[in-house]
Amino acid sequence: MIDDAEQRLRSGGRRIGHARRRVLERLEDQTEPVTAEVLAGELDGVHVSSVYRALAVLEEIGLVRHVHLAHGPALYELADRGSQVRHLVCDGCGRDVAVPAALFAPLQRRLSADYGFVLDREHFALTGRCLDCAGAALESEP
Amino acid sequence: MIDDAEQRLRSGGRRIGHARRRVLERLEDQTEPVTAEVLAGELDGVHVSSVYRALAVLEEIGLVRHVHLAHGPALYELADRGSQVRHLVCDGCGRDVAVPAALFAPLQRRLSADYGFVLDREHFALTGRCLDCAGAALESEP
DNA sequence: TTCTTTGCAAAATGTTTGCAGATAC
DNA sequence: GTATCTGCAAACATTTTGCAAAGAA
Repeated sequence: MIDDAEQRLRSGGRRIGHARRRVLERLEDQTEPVTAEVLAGELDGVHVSSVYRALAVLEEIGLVRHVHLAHGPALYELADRGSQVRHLVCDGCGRDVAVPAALFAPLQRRLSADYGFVLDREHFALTGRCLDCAGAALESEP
Repeated sequence: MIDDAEQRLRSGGRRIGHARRRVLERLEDQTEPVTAEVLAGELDGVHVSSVYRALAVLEEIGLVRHVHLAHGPALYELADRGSQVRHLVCDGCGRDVAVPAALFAPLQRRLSADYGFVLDREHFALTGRCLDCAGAALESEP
């Protein structure tokens, strides 16, 4: 993975310094997406701004992606992670409901076929209300 | 609408000053969601921070909502606006593809029935790639 | 040796907050 | 008259940028 990154970077006239290397290594250990801030905090001696710059190039070459779960800072993860599950965030209590990404496949096909749009299912969170918080809403529009 | 707002506000021990009134009036004229910054710019004599505060209470009482189309500032609109159309934003060129919101109904039903989650279809944009920008992506995963 | 990457400080962006004065009722 | 709303300035959170020094090839 680091070797892969190194190769991709080199072929674009780029190099791999310790910020990029350590960010990648850290993301490999990560099962959940993390903020740049957290990465910087954990990577002693790597400045936040370098983390942001590292993440930006790694994203550019397709190794990393970022997602937005609800508001707040962006979360970063390896691009090949977590595509089986989709997060739904409750506006009421913040609860994160994970659902199979497969549920989105029909919609995705439809958008692609009829509207020429290839949906990135993961970039932005889907928000709404979980059952507990939806009480009032369900009553007002049954 | 202003009267409705006034009533809702009063019943919560709140009042309606010129910031709230003018923000509401402006949103009524608006067919597309706008940023707080733009609202403040157009409402001469209403400070940005007052616009944010006005939007916050109006959102709290359910008259206004905000959405996030791609990155950048939040966009505000009247809560009863624009539910027929859903925006898909292209990561490549920024193009905004509008599709019928009805496409999302089956998914919405499924999430509600099987996962107890009432989806807010509009809060966050859906991103992806439009046909023109998806060229490479389509070739690498056909 | 040359061009890239990094650290640091500072700026930019979008939004929130504290406080004192203006305003609604 | 009293509590709420507003303007202003300042803080805040997140991300970006300029520049000089450090590092990769």
